[in-house]
Amino acid sequence: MEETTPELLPRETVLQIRDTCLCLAAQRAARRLARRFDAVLRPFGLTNGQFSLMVALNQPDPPPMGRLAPFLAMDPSTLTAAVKPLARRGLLTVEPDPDDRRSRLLHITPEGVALMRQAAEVWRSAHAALDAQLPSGLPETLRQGLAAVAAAPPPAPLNPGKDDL
Amino acid sequence: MEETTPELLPRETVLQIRDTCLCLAAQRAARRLARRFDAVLRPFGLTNGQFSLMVALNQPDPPPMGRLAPFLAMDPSTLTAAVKPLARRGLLTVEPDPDDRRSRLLHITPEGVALMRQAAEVWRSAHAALDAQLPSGLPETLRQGLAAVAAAPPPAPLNPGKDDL
DNA sequence: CCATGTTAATTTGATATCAAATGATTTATG
DNA sequence: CATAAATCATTTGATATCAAATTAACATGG
Repeated sequence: MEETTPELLPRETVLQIRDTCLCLAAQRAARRLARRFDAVLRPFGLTNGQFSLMVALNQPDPPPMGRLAPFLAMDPSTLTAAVKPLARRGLLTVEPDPDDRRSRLLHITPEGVALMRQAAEVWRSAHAALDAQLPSGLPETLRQGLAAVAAAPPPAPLNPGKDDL
Repeated sequence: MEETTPELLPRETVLQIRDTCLCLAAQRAARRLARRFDAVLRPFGLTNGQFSLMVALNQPDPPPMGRLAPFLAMDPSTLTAAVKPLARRGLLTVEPDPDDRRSRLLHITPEGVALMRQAAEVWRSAHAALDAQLPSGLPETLRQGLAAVAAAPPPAPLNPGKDDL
């Protein structure tokens, strides 16, 4: 009797997705890097994402959430949530923009700066170690490529189209 | 009176992190790509991560969770959680490995295969659109680079070292 | 055979993530 | 000016993510 193999996707399809999907490749790399930097930042009680957010607050003028979300390529609601543990710890404060009370400005606190001074040191050495671990030239290439991907506009969302009708 | 600028990290440090951190670049690109593929897969009720997981189940022998977690570069506990909504929908089943009842094999169901047939089609066109949007050669370069990053072993975790003592 | 150690997966608790709906303001229009 | 439309943020509900602690099962030494 022939054992009928259970029906699956064509093998070539599976291999194509597995080997070429940029989304999958990006998620994997992002998870690995996240764990790596989470580990070195753990002594400061920061995750890699919190670190990136805090870095972005080091500007003369406190940035509004509406600018940070696009910069981090995250949904506004994600930023709202991300800010809470940091505000709770007193590393930043959220203040309405006097010139537009819808907008909220994120101020880094002195405690936040103090913590970031140390965290930035650790970041530096951790990133140097990562660079040293990768084939020469790859870091720059990757940065460029990832930036291009992050900048690529989403495909026209096939939506009702405010233009039609 | 001199307005003393609030103390911040050195500007060059901020710019260095912002412009060179591979972790930040990866998180941003990963989020953008995730949203993009989440959008096209939404009609099937699948996220990009669920899609990748389901693709990996298209093997003659159902893979154990212990092999999938490393493949997806995710924590075992994350995989445990990720499997639940898919199992609830009947797209896969979780069965103990008869040869080692600690291990669990993930079987794709006929319903899962049927859904994936359609989803794979959509993936194909979505990915083609992405490729077309990027500078020629970049997709291949990125795949390679991301794979290298995902493969890079984590730095020796400076742990108690089971060897010492 | 049993005690010990090891490995696979899960649970728990916290943060991260997004879409959709809602609230709060501001801007534009009549 | 007053209503409508657009903008910024938040809430809600669901999945995603990991570390640490736990449970279940296998493996090994005695």
